[in-house]
Amino acid sequence: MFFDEGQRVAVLTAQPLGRPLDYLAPAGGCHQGAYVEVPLGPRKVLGVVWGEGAGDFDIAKLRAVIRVLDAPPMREEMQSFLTRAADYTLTPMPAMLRLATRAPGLGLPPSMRRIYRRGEGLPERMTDARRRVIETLENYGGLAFTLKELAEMSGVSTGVVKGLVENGAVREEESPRDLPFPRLDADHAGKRLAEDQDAAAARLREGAAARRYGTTLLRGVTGSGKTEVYLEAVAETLRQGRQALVLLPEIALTSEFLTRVEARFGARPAEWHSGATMTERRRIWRMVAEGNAQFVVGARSALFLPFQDLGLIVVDEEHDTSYKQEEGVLYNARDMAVLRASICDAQVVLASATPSLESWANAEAGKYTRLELTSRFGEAVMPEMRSVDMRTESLPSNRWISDVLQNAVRARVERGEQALLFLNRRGYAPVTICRACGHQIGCDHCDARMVEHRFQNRLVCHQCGESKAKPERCPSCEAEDKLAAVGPGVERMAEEATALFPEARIATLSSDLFGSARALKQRIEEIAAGGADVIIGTQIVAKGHNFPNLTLVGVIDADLGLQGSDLRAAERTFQLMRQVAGRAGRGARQGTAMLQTYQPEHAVIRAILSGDEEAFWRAEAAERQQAGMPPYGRMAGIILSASDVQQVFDFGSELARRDGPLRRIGAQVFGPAPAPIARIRGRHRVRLLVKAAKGAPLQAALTAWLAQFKLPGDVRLAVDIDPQSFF
DNA sequence: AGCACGCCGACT
DNA sequence: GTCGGCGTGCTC
Repeated sequence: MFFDEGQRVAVLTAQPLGRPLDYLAPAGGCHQGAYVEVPLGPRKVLGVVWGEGAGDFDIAKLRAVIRVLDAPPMREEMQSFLTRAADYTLTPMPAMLRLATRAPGLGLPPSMRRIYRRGEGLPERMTDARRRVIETLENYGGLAFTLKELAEMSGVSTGVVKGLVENGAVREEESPRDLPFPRLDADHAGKRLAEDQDAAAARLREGAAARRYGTTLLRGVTGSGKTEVYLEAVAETLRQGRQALVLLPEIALTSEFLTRVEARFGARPAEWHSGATMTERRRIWRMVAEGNAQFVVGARSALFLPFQDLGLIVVDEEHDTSYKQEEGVLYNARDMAVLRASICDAQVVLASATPSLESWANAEAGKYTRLELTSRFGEAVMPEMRSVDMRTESLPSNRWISDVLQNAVRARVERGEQALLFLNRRGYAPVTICRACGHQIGCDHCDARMVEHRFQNRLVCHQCGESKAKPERCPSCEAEDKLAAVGPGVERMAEEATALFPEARIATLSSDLFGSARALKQRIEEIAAGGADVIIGTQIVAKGHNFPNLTLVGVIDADLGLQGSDLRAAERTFQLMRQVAGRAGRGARQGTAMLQTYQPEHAVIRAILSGDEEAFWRAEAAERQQAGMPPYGRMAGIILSASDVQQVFDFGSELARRDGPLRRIGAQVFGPAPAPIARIRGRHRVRLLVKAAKGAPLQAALTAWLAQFKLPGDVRLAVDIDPQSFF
């Protein structure tokens, strides 16, 4: 739709106003979706022409749009994606718009950068390296690249390119525009796939070629070659001339992935993540909008990039809880991917070795197509799994590695193989307790207990990051030398392992022991190359790394996460352990997984040991269905926070009391109760839970319910649709 | 979100 | 009298 100068237009800004405001179209008019600058009070702000003006504001008071920005306009499809995502998550539109414009310095004139293209003639002195540079440029006929890109693509140092500039064979130019990404070649190096991989790839290719919406749950155990299979769907999408997006849960892990993409397509995709610089983001944003980035790999926020013709979204490790944003706009990237794809006729591939119960149920219900990769890649076989009954192991109270596990580790070390000890607890000890009075040292700002980190010689709060020195005397009873470390953390495991296996090289992998993702990645590569005999790690080791020489995995405390009231804990434990266990024997040798547990008869432990995932899911699904819990019922969390405890609880009680609109749809309110994290940075948090039947109009009822209230004092309210935990 | 307005207490 | 605390309300 086009608006002539002086017509009323509605402009949505990122200011928290709740709805678009009317303006007059500027000289020269503007299109719907145009990015514009508008006056708002004394300020100038960025906005998007959302449509026709509402017409309910005195025309004499209307102000005009200042200017239309030199940026590709927002597509109607993005408008409806943002609107529908806002409706689903009950997020105000301005906050949604912020997600879609979180990049780009749109108002700024395009920045200059130095680019390199083919010049004239050949250098007097020709070398292999120089020839490769010239070949790269000629292969991409006329395209120009940055110094770093050109050097990397040609496999030379940047000096070689500079040398070619001096003798004129390569030309250096200032380019006013952000550069297109190198084209990817769908047929560059099609991999030989195993039979079942090939069949799955063919199904995905069919989907991509159909150019319609569809979701496929691609299930494959670790090492089954899921990535290779869905990259074939990417290839077909590129052949169709459409764009592809792969979402990954943890950006630290993309480097290995990028190498694989490059091997398959001959060039790297665009990388979108929180660590990217403003310039990079801006470039990606623009190139995605112009269709000059065919393939984007990124974190969940990449879902809000302005794709021109998005044909495929892959959500890798779809069960990963980090897809659910827990701050700011609360959305689940997996669900939003499905929504976005359904709007733009794209395919979704949800890939996982251990799908979430939601996705499993959707596949069972026939909403998703299900594809299974059963055989493991190459010669590898599933590990042998066994439990170690800790009730019959008489370990001293400060020791955690059973004799059985010890012997198994020792055997691997002697054979020159690797063993992994898994414990999902960072630090030295999770609790510091006074043996005189029983006082546990807590954080001053949160309600969490402080965790001892002996490595840094400090107590650290894992909630807010606050740290302090370990006190000499108990802060409660003043007793000296009575503070004791209770329970195991990875640092303590490392201490025990060093004592038990003095001859072994021990490596500890925990996210807080590394300053950067790069340092962590480098260490992981060293270890994979044989740089350690015993690896001790938290869940960062469970995220898709490949240690070819690893033949034993020991789960120190398989019960962690089984107990507690969170229904999803069982699901998470199952996924986590299966994934860790899947690590063993990824090379040709058969591996062993040992689970230390105090409840070997627990259904989850038995399911893991038997490897019968279907049985686990069916049992879990039946239980949830019985209780009307997700995915067989709907839930929403209401998080209230304020600096005053009494005020936040009082307001929570008032919400619970006046629940008419909820009762009308048969929904129930629970709470208020202290939120899972009851205090963050001095603010007290309280949570209510709303539970409704699957088909109930939950969002509409919540809106009507909350509209009755005005927030008192500094109370803030956030709605969390489909919360991760619901107790 | 900003930013003005305005209504109260405390000071030169 | 005048300065400045931050509660309330508006921005097309």
